[in-house]
Amino acid sequence: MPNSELSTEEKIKDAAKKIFLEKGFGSATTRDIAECADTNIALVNYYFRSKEKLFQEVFRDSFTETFMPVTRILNDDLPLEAKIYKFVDHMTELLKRDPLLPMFVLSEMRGENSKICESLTELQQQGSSLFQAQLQEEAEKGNIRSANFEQVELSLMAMVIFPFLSMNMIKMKKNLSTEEFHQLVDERKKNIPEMLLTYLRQKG
Amino acid sequence: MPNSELSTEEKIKDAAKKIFLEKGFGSATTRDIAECADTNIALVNYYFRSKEKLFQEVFRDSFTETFMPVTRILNDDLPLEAKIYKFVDHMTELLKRDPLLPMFVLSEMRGENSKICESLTELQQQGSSLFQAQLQEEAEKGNIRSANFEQVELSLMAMVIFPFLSMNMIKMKKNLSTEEFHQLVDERKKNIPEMLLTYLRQKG
DNA sequence: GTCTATACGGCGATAGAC
DNA sequence: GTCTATCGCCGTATAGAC
Repeated sequence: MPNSELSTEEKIKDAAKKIFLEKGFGSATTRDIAECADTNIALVNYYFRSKEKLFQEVFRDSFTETFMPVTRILNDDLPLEAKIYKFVDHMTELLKRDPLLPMFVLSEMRGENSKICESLTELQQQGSSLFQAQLQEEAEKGNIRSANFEQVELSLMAMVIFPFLSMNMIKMKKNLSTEEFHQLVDERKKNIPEMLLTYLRQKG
Repeated sequence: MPNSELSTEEKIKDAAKKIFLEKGFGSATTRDIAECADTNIALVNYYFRSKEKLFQEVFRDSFTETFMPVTRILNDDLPLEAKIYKFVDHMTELLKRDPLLPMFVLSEMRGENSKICESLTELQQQGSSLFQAQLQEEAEKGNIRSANFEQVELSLMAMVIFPFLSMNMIKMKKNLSTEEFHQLVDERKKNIPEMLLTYLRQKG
């Protein structure tokens, strides 16, 4: 790939990602994708054997893009407070760039979908986060309260990711532009760690 | 409707709800729905004029089912602590019965969907929650810290609803049965209010 | 109200020329 | 590799008998 132009294959995959993320597998059509990639349907099936296969590739990429940073940062070697701030900040920035990623991944996992489950058996376990172990350690040192840290981690994820899952709902209800929505999630970069740390430092 | 049997119309609507919630609008077919309702396609189009119209009805119902309890409880006349506990408890029980509701509503709102936005202009504003006003009041009395209560309410929603949005992800990752998943969210009925109240009562 | 049969279009996928 | 043309199927929707 010596020159800066995207190959046809890459253009198709980019287009597929865009369309699948917007509409989901069921509502997306190969015609949409071909048009969006400035080619035709035949080429979509030439490079990827079927809509299904193309979807698999896009989903795998999206899945790792969504969850790799999560586990990476939470497994960093950082003091607790710095880690939480860094996680919320990085995750928020990632989702500002690609706000449809979590909804895509989660919505395609409804209903014990066989398409998806195969793709994940390999990737799923790697996220057995070191984060909970770190919390446990801090609790034993008496720095934070002892608590159900599985729940704490889940709440952290929830508070960061949920606003993007309900982005359109929020924008509609509060009549926000994209920029105003970004301000809202930016505020949470301070807010979420503050709540979490206040809770953890309060002696139970 | 003197006898206990469901009318054909009701059977179709129930089936439609089941199918739409599992697969979303795009992947659901009227054939699925007809078969699931033990009738045929013609009757689906006899009672509801089209797949689209049927979807609208199901979506409207699901939307109100999801968000009416939210605003109802948060606008109850209850002291703060009791209200938060009640909200988390009731909402969790509702979602245990109908875990696909939030994903359905939110996923059908991707991409500035015109289908949906019309249905919502009427319903959206009624949720201008009294809850934030109550928090503000308590803050002025010095009972809780002053904070961005919009963010607090969003975090509350996130912590309650997110586990159901990512239910299959969680069940797969931690290898949980439905019962074990219910235990997990039941634990949160104590956990979430505890975190929220600890944060609010800590003087900033 | 309910069913069978069918019209019609859009979908995914492929054959075959270039 | 790329395009045009087309196949066969399945989707929604309707007509018409009962």
